[in-house]
Amino acid sequence: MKIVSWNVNSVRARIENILQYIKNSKPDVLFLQEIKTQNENFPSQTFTENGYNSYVFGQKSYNGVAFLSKSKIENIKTDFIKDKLQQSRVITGEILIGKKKTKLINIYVPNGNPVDTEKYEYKKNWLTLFLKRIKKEIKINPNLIISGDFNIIPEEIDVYDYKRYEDDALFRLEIRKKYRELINLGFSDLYRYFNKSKQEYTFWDYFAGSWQKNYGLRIDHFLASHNLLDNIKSININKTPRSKTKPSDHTPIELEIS
DNA sequence: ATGGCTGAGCTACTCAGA
Repeated sequence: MKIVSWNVNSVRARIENILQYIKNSKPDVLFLQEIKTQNENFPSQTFTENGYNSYVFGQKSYNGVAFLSKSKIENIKTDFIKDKLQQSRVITGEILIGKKKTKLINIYVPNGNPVDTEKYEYKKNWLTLFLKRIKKEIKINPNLIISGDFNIIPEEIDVYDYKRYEDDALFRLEIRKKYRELINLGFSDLYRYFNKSKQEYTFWDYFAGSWQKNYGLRIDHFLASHNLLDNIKSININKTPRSKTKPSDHTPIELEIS
């Protein structure tokens, strides 16, 4: 089974790129972030015609997360945490992986820049709330996959020039510590688990030729709880969609699991 | 590089992204 996460930066502006990706890569489940539209304007019909069910937690103009899935996803919920600003940033559901009932948690973490503003406080509080909720969840269900746009650069190796990011909301030590805390609840960062010293990115800015210069960041992640590690086959960052015309600034990260 | 470029909502320009 192929599970993919992709921040598409608007589902409607990206529809042709997404359809092309689906046809080439044939994911079973696709986690989308930053769909930037309300539920009623989500192109569910188009995805149905291409063999996918849509499960959407939208919002006008900003944020928004969704699942696309060839099979049904059970127990869809959009109230995993109580977001203080009521932004659409988490959708959860359940599927069977082998014999394991597995909870899928699709997240779009607040960016948090500029630092030392309300936006930064919102990110910190959001992460604190999310961690508390995961701590509770893993006691109930040992099979969890958390994936999406974390807006966190975990380590120096995960950015083209870490010195430029030392006081950035994506790399500040207290934010990276939250990520470590999350991992320490019983998860593996699957990309880093399989690639101990490889330097690859999932995001490149639109401006200043960042893509051409490979000035990127690794901020989109797959975390799996330890109980699922036996089921993981491979993980891959697929850079092709970022090279296309009118791309998202993020590229998909692909997990094989069975 | 406190900018650069892109998208939504709207139809001039602001807000947000990372």
